[in-house]
Amino acid sequence: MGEKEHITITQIAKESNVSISTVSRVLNGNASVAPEKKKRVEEIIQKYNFSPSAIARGLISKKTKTLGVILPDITNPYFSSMFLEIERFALEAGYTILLCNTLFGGSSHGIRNTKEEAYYFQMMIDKQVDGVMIIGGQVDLITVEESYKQALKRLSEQLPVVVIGRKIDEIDCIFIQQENGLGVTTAFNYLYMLGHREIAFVGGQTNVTITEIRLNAYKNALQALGLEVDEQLISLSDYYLEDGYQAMNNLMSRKAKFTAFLAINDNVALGAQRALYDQNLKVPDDIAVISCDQFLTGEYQIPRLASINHHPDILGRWVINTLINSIHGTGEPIQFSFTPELVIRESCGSAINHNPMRK
Amino acid sequence: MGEKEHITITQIAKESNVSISTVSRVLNGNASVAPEKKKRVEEIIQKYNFSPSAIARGLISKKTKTLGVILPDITNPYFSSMFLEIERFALEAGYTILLCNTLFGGSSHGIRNTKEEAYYFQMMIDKQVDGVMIIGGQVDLITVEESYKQALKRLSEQLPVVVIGRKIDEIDCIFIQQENGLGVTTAFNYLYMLGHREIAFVGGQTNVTITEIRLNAYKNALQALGLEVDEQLISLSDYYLEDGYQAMNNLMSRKAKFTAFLAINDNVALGAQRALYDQNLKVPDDIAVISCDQFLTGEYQIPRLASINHHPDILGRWVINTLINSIHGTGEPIQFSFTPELVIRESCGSAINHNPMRK
DNA sequence: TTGAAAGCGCTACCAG
DNA sequence: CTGGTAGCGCTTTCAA
Repeated sequence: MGEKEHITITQIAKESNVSISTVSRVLNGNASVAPEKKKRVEEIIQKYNFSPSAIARGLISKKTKTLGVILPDITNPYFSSMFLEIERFALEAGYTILLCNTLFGGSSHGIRNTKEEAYYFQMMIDKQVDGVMIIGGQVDLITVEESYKQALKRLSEQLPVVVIGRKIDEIDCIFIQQENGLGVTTAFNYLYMLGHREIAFVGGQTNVTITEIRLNAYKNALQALGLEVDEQLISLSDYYLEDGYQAMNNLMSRKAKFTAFLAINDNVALGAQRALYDQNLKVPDDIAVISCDQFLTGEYQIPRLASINHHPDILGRWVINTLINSIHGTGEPIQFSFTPELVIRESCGSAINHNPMRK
Repeated sequence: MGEKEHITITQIAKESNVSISTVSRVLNGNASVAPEKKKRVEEIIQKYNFSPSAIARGLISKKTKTLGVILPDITNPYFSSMFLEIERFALEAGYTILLCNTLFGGSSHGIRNTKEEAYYFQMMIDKQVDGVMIIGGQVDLITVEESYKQALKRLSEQLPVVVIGRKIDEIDCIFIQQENGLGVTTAFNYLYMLGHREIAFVGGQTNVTITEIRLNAYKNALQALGLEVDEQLISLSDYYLEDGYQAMNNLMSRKAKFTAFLAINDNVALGAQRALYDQNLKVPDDIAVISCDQFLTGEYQIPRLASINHHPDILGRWVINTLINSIHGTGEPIQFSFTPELVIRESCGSAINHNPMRK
């Protein structure tokens, strides 16, 4: 299996009767080389299908043309669609991506992270990537461990780092905050406009920035409309299907009264809807739902799932561009801001007439 | 951003008052070093948080402790769950993963591959990964372009390569065939047992191995039961949600008669179901469905989606283990075989009584 | 047990 | 325009 010896520049030089330097020149095409020599060398290169070792180059240039992405779980559609964009743009700029799943907080697979995130940080340093993108994980917690901060600090002292997550002071990374609660506000108001007054909030882990931001937006929206915050209508859990299922069951077991709910994301919405259905409650006729974070399948669910599109693909593009700019030392990081888009679909029902029992 | 100079072994040596060699020895812990020297060096290493350059090491050892994964599209749950397992096991064995999405055949995002797969192969060679896993892509086509074969051949001459896909002769990779049609046969027979006689087949691209294998299994199952193959009941397309939607619409527009269908995977099942629903046909009461390739959400769909679990995670584990063994020259590749598991859920309905109109 | 030195494959600088 | 040479950070002989 592949034990053929690796061709090197030296052998190309020998066979072409030129010096190593000359081969290097035609390889890089920056300095001028006599046409016929150039041609000869190129032929030999062709013949052996030679391609210079990125390792050796990296040793000199200190550039590996490789970027690291560290995220919790690529099976999560939010991350995978972001990743896809990241990789596309990286490729365009000539970079390859080293991907690490930390499985941080990964309740979905029953498997847990065996390594600290710091382990992955070190890995990136060792492999000498040109920059790192950190997408969620512990950085998204409200309270971050000191050891994590230290590790992140160390990483950012060695390499350009872009983080999607909460800003941590005194660490020299570029932080991109992906969420401002605006989407939730919009969704809430839409449900309100349809006539809903008892609106629950379902899913999301406590102590996670994104949960807290969305939850706050929900509470603020209530208060802005002069409604009370009813803790009975809030059922947190986590971000996956089973979490939505469970959270909704909890909500129901409290005998809480509600005619609609916001779900932290599509997974949770789906799971929660399933729990409702198992109790013979139908969406949207009995209960309406809008998901706060759209995945890819909403358009084809039954009922079609209303949601907020946070454009993870655009965010991905933003992240990779920011990182590459930062590597090239081009320009200042610009604050990312975009408008989450409310996508109205069947699951939020229409006003009143769907369900005459609603007041 | 991160412009701190990189500590090298030389500086550690200097500051510890020992030679580079000695530092190298304590780093690798293989040769013996005087205890007090060792301690001193270790302290300095600690102090600077020094970690040796994987690049420089790679240049000598010819090992990068990095593996490549080339797959079409990580947003596809089948690939992402496989990838997750691959990465977990790679990590355990000390490897990092370079991930490339070729977007081969990627109808889902409206974006197409801008690079040939051969481009990614070359990338892997340049980056000197220790081995490559190729998961689907052009290798899954019935007819593979000559240029692709050449590229794959070249790759496999340089590195250990494990391919999940159809065996191509005279190429020195390890090929793992993931599909034998057994799952489809089982699913078909189950539908038959429930009383269905007009069973359609929906989704999957023609010219793709997996489609053909499943389609053949379907046809064989029909014939084994003495039923005719009715081409009107076969509606191929692709593997995504919109493809299922479209394929089902095509099927219906033909006025084809059927009481159940097999979908090439969960995406297609979902899309097709949505198309049925849009015509006021309900699953499973009007039409039953089993998906031939389970994703992660089936348990929470409405109705819960019956499917065949092909255990992509186990396959992933298999692939990575095979590759690592091959790198270490340990043992022969073993033929992978496992039993796809029929997961019976609501969408296939129960026998007869659900729908009395069925004969 | 230790240090000096060669060299991995390549780039970059220098002199010619 | 070209070849020789130093050296990137590390491992690995080889002597001492």
